[in-house]
Amino acid sequence: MKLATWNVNSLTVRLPQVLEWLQSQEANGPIDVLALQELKMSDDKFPADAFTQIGYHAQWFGQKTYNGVALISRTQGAAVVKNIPDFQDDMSRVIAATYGDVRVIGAYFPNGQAPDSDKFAYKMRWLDALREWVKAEMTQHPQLVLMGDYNITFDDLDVWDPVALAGTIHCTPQERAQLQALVDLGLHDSFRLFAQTEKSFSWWDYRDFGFRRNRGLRIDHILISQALKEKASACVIDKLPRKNERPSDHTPVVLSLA
DNA sequence: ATGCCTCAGCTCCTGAGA
Repeated sequence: MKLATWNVNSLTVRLPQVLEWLQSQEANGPIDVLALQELKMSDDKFPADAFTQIGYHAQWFGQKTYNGVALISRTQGAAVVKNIPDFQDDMSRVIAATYGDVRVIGAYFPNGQAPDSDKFAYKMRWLDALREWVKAEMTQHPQLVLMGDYNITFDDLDVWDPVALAGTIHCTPQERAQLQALVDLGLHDSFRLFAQTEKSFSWWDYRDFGFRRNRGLRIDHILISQALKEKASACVIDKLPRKNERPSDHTPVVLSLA
């Protein structure tokens, strides 16, 4: 089984790249579930037929202009949940579904903008609510994956210039404590279960040749429960889509399970 | 230096992203 996450920064612009990428993966084991973030489209604009035509099902939770998430899958998902239950939110950030006996949560975590902003306070509240919900989900689903654009780096290994970016958004102690609190529920950062090259990132700024200079951050993560950790065989960042014409600023992360 | 890209939208500028 293969799981992947990709913040596409507008599915309208990136749809051809997503379809091409999914088809390019077929040869070495197809992606079973792909979580997408930042669709930036309303539900009625979602291109469900395009995914059907390449053999995929989809569940989506869109929003005009901002946010929007989807799960693209080879089998139909069950028990679909949109956003965090009991957390009032006017932004479409979370979609969950069950495939076989694996619970998959795809999420677009708030950016937070700056540590002293209202958006940062919202990010903290949202993370509190997410953690409580995921904790409850884990009691129901031993095999659980929480993947998406976390907008948080684990540590300095995930930052191209940890000195210059110390304490800035995605790198604050408060955000990292929230990420650790998710880990403390019994989740594992699947990427670090395996040997990785130094300066592995999942996002690069469009500006100033960020990708060419490898000035990036690792902020897209696939966290897995203990039961799935025992099945994990590889986790890689696929940098190829970042080299496309009109790329997303994020690139896919892929987890392989036995 | 608050911009260097990119995207969406009450679109020829602005807000947001990270």
